[in-house]
Amino acid sequence: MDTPERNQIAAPISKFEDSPVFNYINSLSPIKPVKSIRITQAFSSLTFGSLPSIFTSPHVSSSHKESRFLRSHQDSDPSNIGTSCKDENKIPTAECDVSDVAQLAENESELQENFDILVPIGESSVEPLDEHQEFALDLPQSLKYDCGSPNSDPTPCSTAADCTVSKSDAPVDEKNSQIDLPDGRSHQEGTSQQKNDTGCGWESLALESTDLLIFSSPNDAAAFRGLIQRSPDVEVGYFTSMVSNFPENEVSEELKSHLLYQLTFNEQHEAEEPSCQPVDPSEQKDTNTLPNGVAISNLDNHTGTYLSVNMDNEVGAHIPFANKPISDLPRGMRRRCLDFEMVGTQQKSLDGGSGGISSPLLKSDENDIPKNKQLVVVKGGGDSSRCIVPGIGLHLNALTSTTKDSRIVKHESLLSDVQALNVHMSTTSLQSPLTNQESLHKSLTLSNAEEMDHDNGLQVAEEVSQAPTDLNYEENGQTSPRKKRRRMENGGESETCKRCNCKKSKCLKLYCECFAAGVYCIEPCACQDCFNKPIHEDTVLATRKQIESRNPLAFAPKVIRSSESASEYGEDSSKTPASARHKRGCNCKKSSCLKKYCECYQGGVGCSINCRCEGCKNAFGTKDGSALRGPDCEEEEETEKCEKNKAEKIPWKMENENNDELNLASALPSTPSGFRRPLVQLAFPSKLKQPRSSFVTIGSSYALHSSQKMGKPDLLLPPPPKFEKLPLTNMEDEIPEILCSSSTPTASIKSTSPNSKRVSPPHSDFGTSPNLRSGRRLILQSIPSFPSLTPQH
DNA sequence: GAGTTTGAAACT
DNA sequence: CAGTTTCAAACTC
Repeated sequence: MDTPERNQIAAPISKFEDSPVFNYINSLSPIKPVKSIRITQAFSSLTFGSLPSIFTSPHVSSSHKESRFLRSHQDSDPSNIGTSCKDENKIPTAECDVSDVAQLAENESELQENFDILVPIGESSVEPLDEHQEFALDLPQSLKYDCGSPNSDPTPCSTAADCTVSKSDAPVDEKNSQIDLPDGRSHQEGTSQQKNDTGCGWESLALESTDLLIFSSPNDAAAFRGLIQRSPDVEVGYFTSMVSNFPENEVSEELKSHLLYQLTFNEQHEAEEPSCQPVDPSEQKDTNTLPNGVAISNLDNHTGTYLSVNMDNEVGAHIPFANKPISDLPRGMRRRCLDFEMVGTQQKSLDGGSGGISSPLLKSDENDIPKNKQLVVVKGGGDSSRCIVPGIGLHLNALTSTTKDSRIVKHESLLSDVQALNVHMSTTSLQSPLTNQESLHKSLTLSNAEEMDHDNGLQVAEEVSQAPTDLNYEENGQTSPRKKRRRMENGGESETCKRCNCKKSKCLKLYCECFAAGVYCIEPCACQDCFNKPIHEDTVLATRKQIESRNPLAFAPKVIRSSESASEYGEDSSKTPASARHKRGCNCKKSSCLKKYCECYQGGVGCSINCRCEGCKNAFGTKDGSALRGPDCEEEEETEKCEKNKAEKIPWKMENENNDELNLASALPSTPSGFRRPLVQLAFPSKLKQPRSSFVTIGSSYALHSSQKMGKPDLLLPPPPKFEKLPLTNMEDEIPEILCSSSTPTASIKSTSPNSKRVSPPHSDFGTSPNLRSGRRLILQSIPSFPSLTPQH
């Protein structure tokens, strides 16, 4: 990676102006080349960011790769930075800031390398592209540095004047940056002069950048780091794909750097989001007013917003690729990831303030389908995080089922999300939604099929998270877990966003709904001594592994829906409304399967032969198979009860139907666009040992969550991210054989399916990345329904 | 909101 | 594998 990039960068830089890419950019943004660059960033970031964040994997190895990747980019960056700053008198503030940040981030070794390149380049006007690259490369590092910097205070500089003021303060930061960057110092010096000339000094920029970069809390920084590390594989994939699309290597580098930058930026943004949301709108408006598209004001509050603003302005003005939407999407992805990581810390802090902006997307998942999709709604807080977490847990499911169609859907949803983001994030953005969509489509088209998948997955997650939008989030977050649940249920929101109240299990046992759903606990949870948080990822994964070792299906969806399932169940299947059945069946003795104590009833499915219940009166179908009563209470005795329950049944049952397939998935925000995956039911032949259920449902809710859910992680998570490592390892270690070998679904299911399901999420995540693909294959074999990472759905 | 009931999960 | 205990959700008051 490094070598090729370097080579590319060095040569291209000199040729930059001549390069077709450059020309193209210029054509796009006649006003300012810099803007065009940003646009490219947004685009790249969009494709790139979404997936990584969601699927960020815990794999350490991946982190290394990422770091390398970043470094390589950085190498190119330094030179670019220096030049860019100089060149960019036009866009002094914003870009300079970025460049400053980048400089800070630059590694010494890298810097040296870059310098070599820089010397020649320095004079030349590094055009926006270079700058972007620099930003992308440097930002990550700079962010890290900033975390520790005393000047972390993100004082917003709405205007150039502000920036200048900050400059006075900046000196410290600059020093730091200079120190950090051995080679970069030279750049800074050169640039500093220019800064003065331009009116936006390096210092000011550096300060701003530092502000942006600075994490509100150490935790955030850590989370951010984690994100960066996690996503490397995916990023690489995106980059490669992106590069392939572009004619010249130079462009690819730029894109990569941009992507990286955006990723980092997003992370920051997520961390900082809470405060940002309120401010963003006004700021964005302000930025919009600025001809240059300087989003400086936003920078103070949140770098993420800042970038987005710029993007909006720029993109809206000229670039065909809707950058904003793109940029937003990545953010959503990142947010999810961040949520995973930061759920505990950030959300809390956020909740206190604005209501947890940090992980809006994730929250959205929790919420029903976000009608508005507003990022702001994100609320972040607990909900979002939760949503994210589920996403992670669900990742496998969500990923597995992805198909081209799903991709399309995702794209659409993404577009919608993007639009929503645009609306919310930049209320003032000049861009029209259509343009954004177009840009998104273009970006998608550009990306490789795999990339597309990844993007879609990310996008999907984003959508989910975003969907939740209601401003109510804050309220919900504040409310007690029970109230939230009830609201969710009543409101029809997905039950998937579960909030536990564990006191003794540390949320590391299946008692914990969150843990069982493969989601990290979030603020809304009232759990005590909770270890089901990104901070304890290792513990969570280890515990999961243990549980899966005992019961591979432990994390598998409890309710399987599918025509197949019905066939397997035979009579039972006919009974259940949706031909869905509880995987293991219930063991009710006193509730007559008429209350939510009964998992079958709770899942909105009839009891099956697998059930050991006594006196089954399940309204959805008794295990006798005698009659499907359905939710309607047919039985005489229970008629009254039924009536009482009806109200409940219908509502929650409906939820189940929507969510049931993916119980967890339901947690994922039901996306208007249809994010919800169809239940992936694995119809396994009789072979399955599973005593009770022949099928394994892949993941119902998980899948949805994953995409989102998570995204988890994710979606992602980020679960996605967490799960990724374990799942992969688990899959490979534990399940792989089963999946691969098991020609028969049942066998796979029994031994692996549950695990695979669980595991799969992470795998799926990986699947997005080339590295992960291997895991995906295994999963697919074992579990047909599993969506690939791409799934986006 | 506190207490009870219930059944899954975990343990032996 | 069966029995018991633990646990947290669901439910009731």
